[in-house]
Amino acid sequence: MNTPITQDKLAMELTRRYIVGDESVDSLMPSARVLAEEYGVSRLFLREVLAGLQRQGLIETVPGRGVYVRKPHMLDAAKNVHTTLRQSAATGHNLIEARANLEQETARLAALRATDDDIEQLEIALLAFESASELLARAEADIAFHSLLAKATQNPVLQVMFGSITTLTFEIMLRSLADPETVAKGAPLHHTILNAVKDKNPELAMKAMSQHLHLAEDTYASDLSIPLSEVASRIVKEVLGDSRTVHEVLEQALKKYSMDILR
Amino acid sequence: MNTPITQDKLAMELTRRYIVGDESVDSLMPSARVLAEEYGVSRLFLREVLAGLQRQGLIETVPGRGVYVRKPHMLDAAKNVHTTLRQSAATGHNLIEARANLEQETARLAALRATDDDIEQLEIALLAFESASELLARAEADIAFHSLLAKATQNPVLQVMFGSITTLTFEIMLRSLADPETVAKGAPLHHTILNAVKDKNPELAMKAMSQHLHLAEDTYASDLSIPLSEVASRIVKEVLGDSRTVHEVLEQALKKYSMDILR
DNA sequence: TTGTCAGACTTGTCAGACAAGTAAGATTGG
DNA sequence: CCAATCTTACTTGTCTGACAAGTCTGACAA
Repeated sequence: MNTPITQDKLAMELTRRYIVGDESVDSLMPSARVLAEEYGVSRLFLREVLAGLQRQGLIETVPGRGVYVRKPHMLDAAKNVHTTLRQSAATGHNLIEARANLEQETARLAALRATDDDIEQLEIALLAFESASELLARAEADIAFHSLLAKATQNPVLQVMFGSITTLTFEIMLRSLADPETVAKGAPLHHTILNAVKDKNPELAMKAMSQHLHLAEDTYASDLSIPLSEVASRIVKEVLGDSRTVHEVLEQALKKYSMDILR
Repeated sequence: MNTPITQDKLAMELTRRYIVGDESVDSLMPSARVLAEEYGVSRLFLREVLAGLQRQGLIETVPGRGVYVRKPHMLDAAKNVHTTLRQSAATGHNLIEARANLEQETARLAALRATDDDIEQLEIALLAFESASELLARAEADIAFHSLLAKATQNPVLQVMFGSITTLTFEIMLRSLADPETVAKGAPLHHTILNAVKDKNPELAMKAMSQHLHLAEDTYASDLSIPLSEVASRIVKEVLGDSRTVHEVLEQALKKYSMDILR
């Protein structure tokens, strides 16, 4: 009846004790040595538990400083979905089909519920989208606009669901925004969507979003039937180089448009 | 210009080398010692890299045997979404709103594209749902039915998106299926959906799914506005006890209905 | 008052060792 | 010759003690 404690058990214990509370940005107690001693496990064992929590996005360990509790982030689920779908034979067409459904509803609900703050942030993103000269900046503003729309639904579940396919969507955007014609056609629809949200016109917002997404589908029908992984990896390498990952770039971009926290 | 290799870098390297290929169920080379030596890193370092890949669902390490490459699974993203949304203030209403949108489209596409195999598996799940005497078995059959519908869309992206909220959905199901009246009302709609899929009638499938989901919304309006985490943890503890996690139960259940692999 | 620096923290990593589990070949009994 | 058992060489999982690298604090000196 001694204590062969599991990693999962300890993870839940730590979560319940330090994370479920609402004091979000403060340091855990001196993790390694102290916590390990307290629970009677080795530092390595506890380290692996913390690594698990970190991969779930619940904490963040900073070398030399300590372990910080993190607020949940839109993109926390994206990494897993990204690798899972890259493994499968998913195509661009599959992605757009899923987005079309999700984002039409998102636009509709955003038109019903967007706050003044939401609208203000949407305007900033749209302005940045139009004044961007570089492809990367344009894509960042585009993904921010769509993410802000998801945020404006006031529904965390929708926001996380959109977040889970955000990195994939971003890769596709890098592909389609490289074409000036698509940009020219798509820009007015962004305005239509934003105006519909301002006017609280859900039907119009939904319709405009539908057109916006099907635009990409029409223009790039050829590329859309080959696996996502191929087209994406090519584009990403071209635009971002080897230094930064898509995830890192996106996290930074969303932070720039004040989307660093969920809800 | 020596090699201060990052964990992420090594993870990508290993992924490219051993996982992207299509020989899915075979053992990695003797991980720890050999791989570590090959890349000139310590065993611990490589161990943490492998732990990351395991959390992403790409590999599975078995004590005493070795490291196996795994096929991507519907539920791989669910764990992260689950913890993320439990941290947020998401309510049952939020979840049903998201599901309503996603699953109506799912039903529609399933009616258009379901294969004979898909239909056969749906029938098995529905039969099990009706003949189940235990709450847990009924919920397992229910979640299998909905997951099979997602599979029948032939769209991996939709399937993964549904998978990401599957554990949450399952928890809600445990709540609503405990009420005999809801079960009685909901059962005929399952039949309507399946028949619509068989008849390739997308409109009817969509409509029936809409009714099915709004049924729960109407009956349990009170519970739906408190955070998911509260109602869920209570129910889960009651039905499952402390031994098994929701994730484990679900993984086993989906395997039972031959949904162990993506696509 | 201000700048510098030494010490006491933190996490990250390493090497070597051992336990527990598995698989397959060698050995022994029939 | 066949079959059951056992030894042995693997595997992953964990522990211990140690050191490097980063960060903060506070004392000390100009």
